[in-house]
Amino acid sequence: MRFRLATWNINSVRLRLDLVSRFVRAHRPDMLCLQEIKCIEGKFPARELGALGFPHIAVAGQKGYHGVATLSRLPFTLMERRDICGRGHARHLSVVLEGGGAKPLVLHNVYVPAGGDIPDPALNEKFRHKLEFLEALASWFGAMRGRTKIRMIMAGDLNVAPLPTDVWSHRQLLKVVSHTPAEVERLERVQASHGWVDVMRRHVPAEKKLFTWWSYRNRDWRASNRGRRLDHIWMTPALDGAARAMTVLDEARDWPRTSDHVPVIADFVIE
DNA sequence: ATGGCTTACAAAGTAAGA
Repeated sequence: MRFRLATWNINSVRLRLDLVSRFVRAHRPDMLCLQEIKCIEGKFPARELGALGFPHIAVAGQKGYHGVATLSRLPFTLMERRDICGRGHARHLSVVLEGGGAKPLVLHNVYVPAGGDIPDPALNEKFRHKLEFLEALASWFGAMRGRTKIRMIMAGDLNVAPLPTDVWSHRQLLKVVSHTPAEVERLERVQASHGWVDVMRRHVPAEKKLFTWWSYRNRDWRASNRGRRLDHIWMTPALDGAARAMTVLDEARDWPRTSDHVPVIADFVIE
């Protein structure tokens, strides 16, 4: 089985239907994970997105905020919409692909809470939620750890830039939510909980800067390049070696009225 | 220097993103 997977925090799917269309026509992903769709399921533009070549669509929506959707050319069955941390947010959705005799493949689409401004769980409930969310992910995947043959991919906006080269200035961002030691440590625990492999860093060495998000407030995002790598694609060890290529589509940051995140694309060949 | 921007919404100013 070979397929192209993409993940994109779209920051309102209804406002950017034309950009999703542009992306899909140019890059032809077989599966597309969207985050921050910012609408309830009933307002999700399933007909328009289906017409782009995605007969299989799963949506976990919420009014005004958050929300994730997985679109696919390949058939899948919805596995779970998990309310991680029990706050009623739409931040996770998983599907199972049963492609052509191959062993099942689980695809998780995740949107980790941003965490607010103040990086102190005692003063900031949103930061507390973010840390709890990451801890809950680690416990959940840790509980599946014995199932070493399970084939899973996780894609989404994890809202943490773990490596020093995942931010424009490691020193200046140590106290900025997304790159604080508390978050990085929690994210590392999620990764270790199931031996998750960082697909993007399999293709770009850790010494090299790699970003997927640039603030709307930078007048010239490319010139200042104050980016962060907040979006990720991970795979379980059973899939290591299956990701043959990876692209961060930074040119999408220049598209008209685009998201502040850009798509991340990975090509898989699974025996 | 985090905020100069951008989004949704019981539509003018809030809350949220990160």
